Amino acid sequence: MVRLSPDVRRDVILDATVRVMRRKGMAATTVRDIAHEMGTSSGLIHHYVESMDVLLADAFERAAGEDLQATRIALAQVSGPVARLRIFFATYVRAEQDWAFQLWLDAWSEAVRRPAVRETSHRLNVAWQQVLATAIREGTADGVFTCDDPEAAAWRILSLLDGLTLQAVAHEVDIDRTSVIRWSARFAESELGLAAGSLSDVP
Amino acid sequence: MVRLSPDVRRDVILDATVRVMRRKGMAATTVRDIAHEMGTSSGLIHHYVESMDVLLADAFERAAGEDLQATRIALAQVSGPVARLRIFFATYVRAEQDWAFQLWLDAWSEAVRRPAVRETSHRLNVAWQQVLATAIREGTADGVFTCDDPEAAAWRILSLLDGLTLQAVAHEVDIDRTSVIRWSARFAESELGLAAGSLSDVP
DNA sequence: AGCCGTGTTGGACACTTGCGCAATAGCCAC
DNA sequence: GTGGCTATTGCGCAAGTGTCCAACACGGCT
Repeated sequence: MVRLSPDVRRDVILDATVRVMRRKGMAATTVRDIAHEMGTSSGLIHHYVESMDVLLADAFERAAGEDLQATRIALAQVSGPVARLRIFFATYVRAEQDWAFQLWLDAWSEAVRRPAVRETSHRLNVAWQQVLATAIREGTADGVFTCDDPEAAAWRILSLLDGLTLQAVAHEVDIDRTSVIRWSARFAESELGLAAGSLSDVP
Repeated sequence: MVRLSPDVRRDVILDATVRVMRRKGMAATTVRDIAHEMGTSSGLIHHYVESMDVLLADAFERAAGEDLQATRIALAQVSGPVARLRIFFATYVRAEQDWAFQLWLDAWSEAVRRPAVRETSHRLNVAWQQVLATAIREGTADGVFTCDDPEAAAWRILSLLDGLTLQAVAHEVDIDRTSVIRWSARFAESELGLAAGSLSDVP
């Protein structure tokens, strides 16, 4: 029986939840699983968490938020709208590898039944869209891109990316990750008034 | 207490399961729900079905198959590639309204863990893609469309459609169903070498 | 009309889930 | 040391699940 401070314990709970979620999926994660993962009793979890609903949402937020942050940092390290978009596509697909995108599939599926999950996945989806929209806006300001509605264009590009990745992850055939990037990049070229290949050609 | 022959009863059970699934989603469908939907006892279901697992898989196959068939029939009733594609977009989004698309979200999410669901969702996804690919091939044969690779173009259009619908269904904000159709149609125009508005303008 | 095969019942069963609560035990201040 | 605060326990609870089965009742056959 190890006694931890509330802040540390909260962190340990969240970490254990993320680990179980990645292993078993969001829907199959139970309080007892998390307790066993931590090596503690299940009652402890409810002492810190108001409900299973928000715990799953918070854990998803941590898992997905890390990927988002990683992409933001990667984007900040390059200059120029075109180079930045290239990085976006590369890190998006890379970030989603393994179980990461699976969590998104779980979240979208669970959204109807769990209000907290729904709120979180919505907020994070908008955050991803905003990363893209900001990059597009900078490109139009520089005169490199031509785009009437960066917000809408960002939704479309992101949706194509999600739809293609979905097939690649859920079915693992017909569409491979290289195609996901190339096809999405080509779509972005037409959305942003770029010459064919300026985004999609491998350097 | 209506007495039915085994074959008819099996059909009634499957139909009731589809109805409940469309209303509540795959994960929230229970034996008692289905029994109540049929107006019978719950024990009856297990007299015909070996397990809940395969019942859900079979019901998903029927539900998704019916939507697909409805679209196929709708497409067959109009002539001309452009008109046919317009119908495709309209029925796709209409077919997915309410809880129907939720079934797909559930299926994609469960695909990793349930081989039976994975096989079914994969097969039906390919079937949808083939419906679109066939329509595109006919359009290129007629000289109306210009498209190098109908198979790949079908995947891209379908993926954008799925990605946009996903946002509309899971989050119900930011993107409405009208935008889903218009944006997808515009993407199809650029994929198929059509004039802007020939697919996306409301008649 | 009566009878038997079988479709159907409705509750019992064992199990899982999230959650709450009295009791316990570890750690820090004094 | 020792007292007190509180992190932690571990079980109980109610609600929900899929599964099973002995009893029942309907309908076609003799």
